[in-house]
Amino acid sequence: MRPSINVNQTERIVRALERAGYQATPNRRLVARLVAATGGHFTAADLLERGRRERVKIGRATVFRALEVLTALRVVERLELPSGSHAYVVCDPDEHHHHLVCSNCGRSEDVADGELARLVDEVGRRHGYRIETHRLELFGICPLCAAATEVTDPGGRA
Amino acid sequence: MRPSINVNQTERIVRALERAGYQATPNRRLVARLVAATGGHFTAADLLERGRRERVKIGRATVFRALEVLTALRVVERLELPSGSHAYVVCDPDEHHHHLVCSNCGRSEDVADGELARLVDEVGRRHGYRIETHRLELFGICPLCAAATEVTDPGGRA
DNA sequence: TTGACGTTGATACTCGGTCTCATTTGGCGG
DNA sequence: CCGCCAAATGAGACCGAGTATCAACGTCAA
Ligand SMILES: [Zn+2]
Ligand SMILES: [Zn+2]
Ligand SMILES: [Zn+2]
Ligand SMILES: [Zn+2]
Repeated sequence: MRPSINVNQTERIVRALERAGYQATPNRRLVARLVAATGGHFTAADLLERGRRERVKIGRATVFRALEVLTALRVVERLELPSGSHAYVVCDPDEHHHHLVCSNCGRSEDVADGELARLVDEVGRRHGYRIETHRLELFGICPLCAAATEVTDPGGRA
Repeated sequence: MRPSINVNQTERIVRALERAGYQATPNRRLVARLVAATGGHFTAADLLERGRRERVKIGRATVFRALEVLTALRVVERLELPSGSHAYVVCDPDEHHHHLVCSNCGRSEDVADGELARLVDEVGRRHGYRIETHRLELFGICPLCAAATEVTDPGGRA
C-alpha cells in the first residue's frame, strides 16, 4: 500500500533492464511502474487498461514486448491459473522458487524450492529421467481473504 | 506398441464416459481411440490431423468438446509445456498425481504425489494460506531418448 | 552529420479455443 | 416399429492472447 514500496520495486525492475543492456525507455519504465503497482497477478490487457485509465499512451505490442524481456530477465514470470488462463506475476530473479497464489484476490508470494529439489531428484532417479526443469504452482486462499470471509461468515456452520 | 494395450486404454476411456452418463458415441469412441494411440502428449490439432489421415471425418468443435469432457473426467489432463504451449496427456483418473514429460519425445508418465502433499501443507502453514490445489510438472529426457543420444554422442565430451 | 541499431505503434495475422445455431442422432417409451 | 426429446454434432463466426511485419522514430557513437 505504501507507494515507496512500489517505487523501489519499479527501480529494481528498471535497474534489471539496464544491467542487461536494454534501454530504460519511457515505455519500459511505464510498464515497470504498472507491473510494480500490481498487488498480484496481472495480464497484458490489465496493464493496457490501467495505462489507458492513467491517460498514458502505449502500444499493445510494446506491452507484450516489455513483458517478454521482463520474463527473460526473470523479473516477471508467466503462470497458468487453475482456470487454464495465463497471468504474469512479479518475481525475485535471483533464485529459483515457485509461486503461491490467492485464488480470491490474486496476490502472489514466492515460495522457496526447499525440499522439492530433493524430491524432484528422486523422481528423476526412480523413472530414469534426466530432469531439466520443473514447475510447481500452489493455489489457495490468502490470510487476508480468509479473514475477510470469516467476518462475512462467522463461525462457519459446515 | 502392442495394439492390445491401446485397445484396453480405449476401453477404459469409453467406460469412464459411460460411467459418467455420457453417450459413448462413435465420435467419442474415435477420440478415445486417437487419444489412447498417442505415446505422449498431444494437441487437439494432432487428433484432428490423425483423424484426417485415417479418412475419418470429425468436426473440430467435436474434438474440443470430447477433450473437454475427458478432462472433466480426469481421463486426460492439460499441461503447459516449458515452451508455454499446451498439450494434453492421458492420465489415471483414480488418484492424484503429477506428470513427468520427456522434452524430446513427449512421452509422459504419471508421478505419485508422495511427499509433496506434506511439503505443500507446510508451505500453506508457513504462509498462512489455505491451499486448495497445486500443480507440479517435471520435464526432462526419458531413458529411451537418453539412450538414443548416448549412441549418437558416445562418451560425452562435456 | 550520418549511419547503425534499438524501439515503437499500427495493423495484419496466427492459433487455440469457444459460441451459435441449425441439423442429426441416440435412446426410449408407447 | 414410431415418434419424441435431449444429447451430440458440424460449419462457421467469433474471441483473446500473442506474434510478425514494416515503416517511422530515437539514441548514440563515429
Ligand atoms: Zn517469483
Ligand atoms: Zn487473497
Ligand atoms: Zn523421450
Ligand atoms: Zn500433488
